[in-house]
Amino acid sequence: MTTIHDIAKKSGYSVSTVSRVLNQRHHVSETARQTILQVIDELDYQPNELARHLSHGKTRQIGVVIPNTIHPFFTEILNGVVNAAFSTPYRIVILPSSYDEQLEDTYLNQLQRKAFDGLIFISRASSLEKLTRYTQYAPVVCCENPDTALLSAVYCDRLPAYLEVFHYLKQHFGQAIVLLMSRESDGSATSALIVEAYEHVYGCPPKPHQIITGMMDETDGYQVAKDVLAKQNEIQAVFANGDDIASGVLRYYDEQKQIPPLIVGQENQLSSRLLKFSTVDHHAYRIGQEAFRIVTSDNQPEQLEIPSQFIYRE
Amino acid sequence: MTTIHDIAKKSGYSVSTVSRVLNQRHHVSETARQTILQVIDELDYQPNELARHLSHGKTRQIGVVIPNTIHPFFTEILNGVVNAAFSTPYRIVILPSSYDEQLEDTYLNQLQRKAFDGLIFISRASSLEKLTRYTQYAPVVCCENPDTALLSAVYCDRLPAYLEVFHYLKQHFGQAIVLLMSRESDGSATSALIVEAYEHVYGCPPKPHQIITGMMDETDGYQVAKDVLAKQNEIQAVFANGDDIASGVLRYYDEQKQIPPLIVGQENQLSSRLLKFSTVDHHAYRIGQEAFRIVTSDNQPEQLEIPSQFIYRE
DNA sequence: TTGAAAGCGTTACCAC
DNA sequence: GTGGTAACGCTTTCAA
Repeated sequence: MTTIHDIAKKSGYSVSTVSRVLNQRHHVSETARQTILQVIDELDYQPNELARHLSHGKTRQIGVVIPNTIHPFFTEILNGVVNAAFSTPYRIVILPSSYDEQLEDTYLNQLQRKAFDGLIFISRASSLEKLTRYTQYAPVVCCENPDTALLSAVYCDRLPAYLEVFHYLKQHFGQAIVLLMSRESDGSATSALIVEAYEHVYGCPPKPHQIITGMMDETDGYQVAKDVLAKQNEIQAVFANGDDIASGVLRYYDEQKQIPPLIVGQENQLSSRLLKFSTVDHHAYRIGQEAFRIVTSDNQPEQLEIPSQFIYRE
Repeated sequence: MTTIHDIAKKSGYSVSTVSRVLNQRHHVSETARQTILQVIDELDYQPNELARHLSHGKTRQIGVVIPNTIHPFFTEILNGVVNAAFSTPYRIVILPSSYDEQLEDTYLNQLQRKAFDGLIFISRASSLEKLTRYTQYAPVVCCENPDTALLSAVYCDRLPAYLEVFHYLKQHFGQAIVLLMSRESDGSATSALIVEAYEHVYGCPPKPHQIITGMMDETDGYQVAKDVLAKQNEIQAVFANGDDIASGVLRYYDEQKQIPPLIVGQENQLSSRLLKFSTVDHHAYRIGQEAFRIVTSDNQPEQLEIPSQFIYRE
């Protein structure tokens, strides 16, 4: 491998002069510049990034902790991050977590080891308190409401949109509705918020049979329609945790040539636009873009709330 | 920031002994070990990765060049790569390219600068010859048939499956078929291969009106069904460049309550399984896994061909 | 305008 | 067992 020393030796100038040519143009004679550039060209030399980074104490890399790649909310945030990083010198490193706290610990540890200039948690298993603790080493941004935590965050304010949804559903269908969720409300802030919104509108918590968890993709939606929903005639509306899942539900009724319950999805994906059902847009892509901006900005912590949007269709 | 020197000083031992404790356990007394570990704990010390990497001359990072994130074939390969890297010390860096050769050049340049231990090209704008040239710096793997190029590659052998598809289509529908593609056959190896397979089966190239390009997602499929396919009664079958695109086509006919042409998709995604239409599985996920294995292996170049699979449904 | 030398934080070799 | 020290490849300060 050819190094800056080789260039110095062969050009007859010193390492410092070569370095100067490589970086800023100040204080180096045109003759020196030319001969050095010539040698660089001859030897096909490229400065080693690792050494550069070590010297600067920066990696120009941002790690993005992502639990999985099936939930479109997560992948859309990631896409937003990548998009925002595109026109900067930063690179994006994918850190899959499977909601495994130990794994998240190793990533946080790598932050402390200066492997990244910052970390974005799309979602997390670790406590907000722990994430906050690691901000002493480098910026950490999470993608949810940090409440009282002194942690950078960019997240959607889902509550108003959820309230809108439930007002709409209550007015038309009363309590004859079912909620599809990914995780139990005690493990997931989003699920808890949905329950909270329900309670606020209905004045009572949803009955256990109104909540169905473990919904990850379209197949789950299809299956739950077949196994649960279709067997309960009183169900008139479904609030799903994703447009794809909602699509699965609709698909089942369509195949059975039955009239489906009214459905409201989430994420404003292609499927809800095509099938023309109502949805809630949480602006994941935008969240990703902002998360990148914030993680690379100087004033920490910074928090940004983006309102979710109830998109009524039909 | 606390360094190995701080640990050395405070523990009373030398830097080398601390380093030894940090790495292998050989040749260090239990007393030394204990006191040093104690100090490490007290000062909350973590070795700097950058410095480690520089010392080793390795980054433990693999760059993955990906043109875009809308084509499921690409994202599935990426998922496969991430999955395979998961249980290794390597990290995956996303390098978006938009098929921009200049951008690819900067990534190749970063390879030469030792920013990565290897590069995976999911797809590319640069010539195979250029990629091959950069293997002198570090392993490069592409995800297509490299033909004569001395380049590591893992790719699907699409031809046999394509031949099967066309035999099937010819037998049932003759030439009353249309091909949906993403790019023109002169810009895309895949498109060219489809044309080649067609020619082989039919004994003549497809007519211009049989080829429709620019198909990227479900909306495109829907639109082309509406604007083109539905207006040509003679079309009896469609070979699409993706299951989602195929779904879009079907959606239009479904909405119009018309009988759709027979459709064959590609990628074996969720949509073809749900709608139960035939497809061609190119095993993208597996390709990603193998690409990672190869880029981190010692014997370069290595080439691996995975046969595509015609999945007949109905 | 230029160069010597001291970092940056580790690892690894070689004495003792 | 342990410590000194030269790498690793670059940037930056300080003299000249």
